[in-house]
Amino acid sequence: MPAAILSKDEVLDRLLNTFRDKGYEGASLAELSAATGLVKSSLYHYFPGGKEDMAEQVMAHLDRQLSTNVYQPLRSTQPPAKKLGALLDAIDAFYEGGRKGCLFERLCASVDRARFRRPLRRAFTTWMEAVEAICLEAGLSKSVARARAEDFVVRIEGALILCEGTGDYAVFGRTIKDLRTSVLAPSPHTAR
Amino acid sequence: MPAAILSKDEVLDRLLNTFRDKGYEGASLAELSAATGLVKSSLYHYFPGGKEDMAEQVMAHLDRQLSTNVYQPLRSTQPPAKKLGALLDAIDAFYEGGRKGCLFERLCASVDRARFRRPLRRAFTTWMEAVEAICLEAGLSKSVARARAEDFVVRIEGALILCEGTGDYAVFGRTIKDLRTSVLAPSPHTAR
DNA sequence: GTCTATAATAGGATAGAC
DNA sequence: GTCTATCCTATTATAGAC
Repeated sequence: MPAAILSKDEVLDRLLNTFRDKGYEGASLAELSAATGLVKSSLYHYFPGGKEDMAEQVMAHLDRQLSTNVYQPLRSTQPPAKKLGALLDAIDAFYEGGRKGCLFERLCASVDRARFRRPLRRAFTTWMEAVEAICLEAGLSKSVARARAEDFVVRIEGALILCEGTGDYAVFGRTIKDLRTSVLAPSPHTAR
Repeated sequence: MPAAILSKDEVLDRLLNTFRDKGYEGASLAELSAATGLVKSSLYHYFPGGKEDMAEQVMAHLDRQLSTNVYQPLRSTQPPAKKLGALLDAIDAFYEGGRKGCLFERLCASVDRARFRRPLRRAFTTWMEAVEAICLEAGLSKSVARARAEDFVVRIEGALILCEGTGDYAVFGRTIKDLRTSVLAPSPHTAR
């Protein structure tokens, strides 16, 4: 098989997809190799530390992608409601309506979760800070904004679990839909 | 090593703990063996189908435990608010305030999730039906009760993920606390 | 930077004695 | 029902040619 020559970013994209699909321990080097079109020893060229190294670099890669494509655009001067909508759209697209898994969740659930704690913490914090900032812009108090941001991430992650377990992907859609209106609602607010 | 002789239920408890801690692919037969004090071939006596069989029987075991200790007591004549409180207490205890993982989540995240779909669906459905029943008793409409029940499970699962990923177990406590008041609130309701 | 080849180990699973 | 011993394959990882 004449190996396609991929850029590092493309390799990282393929690895990201494989980890999201199979999980950390579930993704074998054979599968990661097949996904990238690189034989195992070629993978070790990019990732001398093996699978752990791959996971770490993939997290950093995703962090860069999210920063550029999702978080930076939220620094615009649009009204908070528009930003929230854009964020939820991006999330819905990234998880394909609940059909694709979350890298962070896979690593949280892995045996080696302690090794990934620092970047995981960073990833979740960045995510929550983005939501919190929108809430603050919308005039919510600091404490409410924090609580809403945490709940936001909690619900996205939880919805993804339920989708995978039950095969009922509508759960994700309902969660997204609810977040669209509940996140920026005045506090105390009306819901459901 | 003079093997301790455990009852089947005790064996299932140990396996449950190991799967919750390590995940499905993360739990090797060697670890499952160590956790039960049974050598591999003894495990195959109880579980001819190997690891998959173990996971299935452990799910059935947990289903029985939950049915007896959690769901049946909810069929009492206590007021719904009391039942909700009892359910949340049981959940908080079972997950040790976010420090212990969820078997269902581990299996949802496993490569073989499709194999476990039926029992997973059943487990989540049973859980949601219990919450829904409480909501209905409290006078909420069918549609609101359903939505609240789904959101309940979504948030518990999501909170567990965040706890594991960040090491910040307070997330679980905050989620439980919020659910105590929000689940049975009249619709449209006041929150945060 | 990609490959072939190979090593070393861990993983799941089975046979058969007691 | 539990054990010892063994098997086979998959998995991770490395050496070294091109």
